[in-house]
Amino acid sequence: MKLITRNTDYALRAICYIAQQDKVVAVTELVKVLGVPRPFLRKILQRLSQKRILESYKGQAGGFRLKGQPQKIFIIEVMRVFQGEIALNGCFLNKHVCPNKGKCILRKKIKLIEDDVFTQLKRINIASLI
Amino acid sequence: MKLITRNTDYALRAICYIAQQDKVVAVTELVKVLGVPRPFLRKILQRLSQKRILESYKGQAGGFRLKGQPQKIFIIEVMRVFQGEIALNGCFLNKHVCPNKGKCILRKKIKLIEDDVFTQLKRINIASLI
DNA sequence: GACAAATGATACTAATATGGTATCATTCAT
DNA sequence: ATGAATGATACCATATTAGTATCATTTGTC
Repeated sequence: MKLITRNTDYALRAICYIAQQDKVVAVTELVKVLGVPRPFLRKILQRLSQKRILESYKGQAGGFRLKGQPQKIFIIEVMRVFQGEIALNGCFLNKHVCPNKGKCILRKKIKLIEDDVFTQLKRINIASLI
Repeated sequence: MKLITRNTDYALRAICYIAQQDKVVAVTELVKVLGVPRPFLRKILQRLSQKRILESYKGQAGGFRLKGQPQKIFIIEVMRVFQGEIALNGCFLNKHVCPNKGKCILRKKIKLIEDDVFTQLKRINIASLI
């Protein structure tokens, strides 16, 4: 059980690095710094620019730059890009009627934990990681 | 991202049901009640008895019974049986030196969240689910 | 304008974890 | 003895994640 996948992890590292540079950063540079496989990193960066977290510049001297301020980018946004809606919950017994109350109580308790996790994740922005 | 997998979920349901019965419960009965595929449930129950959460009785009129008291079985134990050590954390950049402090701060923050989740999970026992 | 260096788009493959099945051996109440 | 139960174990299926490959498009530089 991972809270953060590799995708997200790499994305966060890249964003942190880019945030610290005051220029457009090319993949080549990021690959050197992060040691992440180039094609994989490219894919990740592309998605980040599709999702408006990064800005991309094509052509020679192109690359990526942060779109907003580091204070305004929260890691939960990045997690959502690569991991979809974050849900620790989810009932497995869809087809059947719940056989005992145990499960529902369980769901309720898990939900409380989930809410806590959310609250904390929502507080962490890129600026706080640098 | 699931906090609880299907395995664990089924296991918890089964344990809750068994806890409420004052007898040895056979798989056949559990299958009827829970609607979980029989061979899969069997495997789950076997592991639970290997891990001393359930007691098993072979032969005719055999089945499973709770080994301890419902108050003393915590869901985190069951999670560990099927999901291994629970860790939301884990650095992905093992081979390389951490390129920036961002990642380490991230790990630290995730660790805090993880600790919270643990604390809450450790409080939930089977008795509280029934 | 040609060219090289960059990203965009997209399809494919590999690895891993989870979910689930199948089968035969062993035990034990009747 | 027999049949109904679990024990052990090997296998298969599916989904998710991780990663690769390839070609198209843009753009700065000569």
